Amino acid sequence: MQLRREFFARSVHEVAPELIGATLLYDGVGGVIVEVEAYDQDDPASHAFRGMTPTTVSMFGPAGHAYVYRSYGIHWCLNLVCASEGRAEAALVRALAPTHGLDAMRARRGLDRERSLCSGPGKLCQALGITRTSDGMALDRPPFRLIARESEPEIAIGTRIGITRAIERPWRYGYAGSPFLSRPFRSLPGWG
DNA sequence: CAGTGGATGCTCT
DNA sequence: GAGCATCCACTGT
Repeated sequence: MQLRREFFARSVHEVAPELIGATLLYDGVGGVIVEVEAYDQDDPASHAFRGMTPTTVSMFGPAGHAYVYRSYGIHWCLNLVCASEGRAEAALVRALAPTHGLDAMRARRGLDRERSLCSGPGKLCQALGITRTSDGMALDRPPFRLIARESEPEIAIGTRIGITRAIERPWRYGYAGSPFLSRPFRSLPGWG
């Protein structure tokens, strides 16, 4: 079942945990989403916090599209834009369990262990071939494909990684027990 | 394993 | 000029 635009036209705080277990493909390459983080407009850690700039336009909508940004001058990171136009909310995809196109991923990443192919936001964009040209693309049309999960996994919750502001907000969601996370969640699901 | 530092490009002050 | 929603290689236990 394809995830349609309506799925994303809600609060990122509802959408983000529901993305865990969905399958993300780009040109047929990808896997199961096992880790995401939520960012909203009133969030000092969000790119949208200071208002729209030329590089953050796609984060301001419409929902159901990609927001891709360059990180630390080197990496690309993929967000799935949520909420409705005018509001800027997005889920950062931080890790996948690789299922489709393993050879293509290994070729792009170099000879890498399966566990390391997509275990980080920069890694998965490299593995899937996502760059600035993917920014603003609709998520329900090629080359993107998003398939809804068929059952609800156990969700781990924790604090977000790599930020310096609003570090206490528990807006990181993971597939509990997955070996493909960018970093483990702390002990029991519920806090991190 | 844990901790550190460099690469690198763009935005904002 | 500072600061990043990162990753990797390298060090030291």
